[in-house]
Parts: sequence; structure tokens; C-alpha cells
Amino acid sequence: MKPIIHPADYYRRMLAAQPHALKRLDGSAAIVKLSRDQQVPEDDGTTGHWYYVIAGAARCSTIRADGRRQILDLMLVRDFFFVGNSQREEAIEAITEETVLAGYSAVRLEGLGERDREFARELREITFQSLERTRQQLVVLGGVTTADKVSAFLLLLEERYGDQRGDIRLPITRYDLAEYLAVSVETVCRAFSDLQQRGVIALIGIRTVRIVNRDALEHQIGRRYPNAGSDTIAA
Amino acid sequence: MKPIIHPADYYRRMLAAQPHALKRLDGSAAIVKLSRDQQVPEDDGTTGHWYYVIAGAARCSTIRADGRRQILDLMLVRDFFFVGNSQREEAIEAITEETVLAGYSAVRLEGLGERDREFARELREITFQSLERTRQQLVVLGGVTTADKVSAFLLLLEERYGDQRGDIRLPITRYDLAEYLAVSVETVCRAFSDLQQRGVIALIGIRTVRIVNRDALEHQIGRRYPNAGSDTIAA
DNA sequence: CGTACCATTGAGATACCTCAACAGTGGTGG
DNA sequence: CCACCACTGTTGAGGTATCTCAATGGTACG
Repeated sequence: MKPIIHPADYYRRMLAAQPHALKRLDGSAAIVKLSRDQQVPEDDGTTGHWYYVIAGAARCSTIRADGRRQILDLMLVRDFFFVGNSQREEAIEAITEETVLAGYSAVRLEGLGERDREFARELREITFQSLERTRQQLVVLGGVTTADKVSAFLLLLEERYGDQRGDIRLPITRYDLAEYLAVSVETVCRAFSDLQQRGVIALIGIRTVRIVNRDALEHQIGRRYPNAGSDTIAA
Repeated sequence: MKPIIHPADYYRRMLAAQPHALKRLDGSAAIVKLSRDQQVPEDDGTTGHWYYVIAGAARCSTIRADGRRQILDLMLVRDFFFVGNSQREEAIEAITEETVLAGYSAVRLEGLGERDREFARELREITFQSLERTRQQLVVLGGVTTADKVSAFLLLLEERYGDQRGDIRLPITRYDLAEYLAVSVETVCRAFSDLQQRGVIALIGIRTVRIVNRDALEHQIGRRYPNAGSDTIAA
């Protein structure tokens, strides 16, 4: 169950092909390959590590008092995230099989930031992106109905995993999604079924969603108790 | 409605009395006094500003598609927060009357961070605190029932506004709290009433809550549909 | 003393949760 | 190869919590 340090240059070439801020440190990046539910290597006593998602996905989660798990951050391809040693009760794990990360020592990054103004700016940039990611989740979680939340999530995913046809490969299970949205798994399933029945999406495969009516999907978001009162909304 | 630049040294002395990271820049801090719903001064074309809450409270909010407002960040006394120019649709405003902030130019802070390693570390620290604050809200929002969310929020507030007797002065209205918790105002009110009727809290004044049964308040959090199924829970 | 705004409570409708059952999938070992 | 098992995904039924609409009392402020 130990993380596999991948020796091949395969992922380094993938890394070099990605347009991101920390290119200069690619040489010193540690390529880490993880399988599902495997923990991201923690801090080794230094300040911590920054990770970059080359392939797959990872999550940061905490366990609530009632035993439910709440996902606090969902790291997808091309996301940066930080892993420090002050992880109180937060677990950082890979979500998908074949998750590949590039790890950078935080002290190294900070040291480079001291000497390079542009580098420091990019470092602040990725930190701010972490905050922005969490705020996005906050907005999603603030949706009234589960259909809202799922729709908002799908639109977020489309930017990352969508192809030209509007097909989205979901990187996570319904269970993970339920923990991300803070609702029950059954409700997530029903939301998918409802959206499909209403012709908004189509479930191509178990983990592949096609956006049939993108307009309806966007307008889905933020309708409060849509079936209440007014019957102006019709097919 | 323009922000009042407060010339008095009164708040500077308050500022100096606070134990925080950016003491060295207190001399150059701009003391800003705001009244309720007044917007925090935006960027003047530079990178942005960091603010420190000396008194009162502020919020960062966005308007949803359905017209509801969602609070994305709640900045209380002793919190730092950043205001950039890339505020897409986010409004940053004072919540209470007599909100007093200390503003620092971000470029100044970053410049100082280049020459001072310890200062740079503290700068990273307050950035990380912003992320942590948002994650806390995420956990609160993930609560199952509104009683959960309110309880979690009260416990968060106790650390800031609680006195020895366990009395908490709420810095925000029910409406703001509803927008923070992403529920309706009525439900928030009912949650307060329920908690009081059950002897968990006592509403001393409109905006003052006394924690009567702290244990019950903590155990309140994370009970999923407590009245479902088992009838083991009794008075 | 009126006018906002905040706070509270009620009633009916809606959406969610829990429990339950079952189908589909993938991996493992006999 | 197939049986088995664990996990994922889906649907139904009944109960609970929340939403909306509505009305009312309280508070602050001009």
C-alpha cells in the first residue's frame, strides 16, 4: 500500500506539456502514483508539500461527529493543492485508480520565491486558486435542491473533463459526490435520474454524462422549490 | 455613503494592542470606518489590499441566479481578508455599524515579504487562515439539519465573542445568518426557538445567546435526522 | 409616530433522509 | 471458468425537515 515512486520519464513529459506556474521546478518534482483511497504522502517534517495533479483526482476530507465523511476539497487534473503537517483530522487521498501527482517541497518553493519575484507571484496565484476552489464548492453546496447542486457540479466538470460533444467523464463515484455535496447517495442518484428523465442530460455510461440541454442545465441552478406555487414552468 | 477615513489615533492604539503578524506595517495602515452594508474600499489599480478587522464584522457575498445572496466569507474581529480587483461578482461589505478595518497595500506587503523571510511566512499564514475559514464554513454548511448548522456556528462564535458565562453576542442578523447557512430566515428562527425550548441555549436578548447546555450543543452537531427511527432519544 | 427592518410563528406543499431491496460491476480464489 | 464477494448504482415507501406564503410583534430611527 506504499506510494509508488514512478521512475519513468513518461509522467515527466506529461508534466512538461502542462502549462503551469512551477515549470522551473519540474526537474525536482517527485512523481507519485497512487491507487484509489491511497493516502497522499504527508509531510516529512519540513513545512509541507505542494502537489500538482497530472492524472486522476484526489480529495481532502474530514469525518463528522455522526460518522459521515465530508469532502472539503476536490482536486482535479491541473489543480494544485497543499499538504502540510497540521492536518488535524483531514485525510488527503487519491480518488481514482492511476492517480499521478507531482510533488514539490514547500521550503524549496518558498526559497525560490524569495529570490524570484515572478515565481513568488505564481506561488500566491496557486494559493489563491485553492481558496477559489473551496468557494466554488461553497456556492455549489448552497444550492437549494440536489438537482441544483448536481447541475452546478456538472457544469464545473465540463470545463475539465468535457469533450466537444458535451460528454463528461465523472472522475468520482456517486458516493464521493454525495459526500462532496453533503447529501445522501440515494438523493444524488435520483437527481441524475430526474435530470435524465427531463431530457437535460443523458447517462451514456455509468460514469459518463452527456449534456443534452445545456441551457436547461444552467437554468436549473438556483430555482428555489421550482414546483412550488406558480405553474408557469411547463415543458 | 463614502467610507470615512478615520484620522484619530484611537483605532491605531487598538491595532497596536492586537497580536498579529503585520505589526511592522501598522504605521502605514489605513484605518477605515464603515457602517452597515457599506462596501469595503476596492482596489485602486494595484494588486489589491489586505484588511484586518479591528471592530465589527464584514462579509463577502455573491448573488445567485435565483436572486438569493450567498455569503462566501464572514470576517470577524481579528480576521484578515484580501480584496483584489478581480472581484467578479463578489461584494465585500461591512455587516455591523461601526465596523473598523485596517487596510494594507498588497504590493507593499509583498515587497516586504521579498526582503524578510519571517514576514513572508506570516503573510502565507494569514492567506492560509482565509482558506481555513472557508473550510470551516463548508463543514457548517454540510450539517444535516439547520439545528446542526446553527449549533456549529454558535460554537465558532463562542471562541470570538463569548464571555466567561457563555454568553455570545451575535454580530449578524438572522437574515445574514440565513445567507451564511444557505437556508431560509424562518428556518433559522425556528432552529433558535427549538434549541431554546430544548434547554440547550437561552435567548437573553435579540442578539445575545447564552449557552445553557454546552454538551448538548456539541452533541447536537452531526445528528442525522435525529427523530427518525429509534425512539431512544428522550427528555 | 410612522416607516422600515428584524424577528417570530403558523399552515400547507415540497424535497430530503432512512431503511430496504435489488441490479450491475469488478476483482479474487477455488 | 465460474462462484463468490464487495462495492457501486438505482428505485420504492414512509417519515421528517425545510421551503414558501402569510401574518404579526418587536425594534430602531428619522
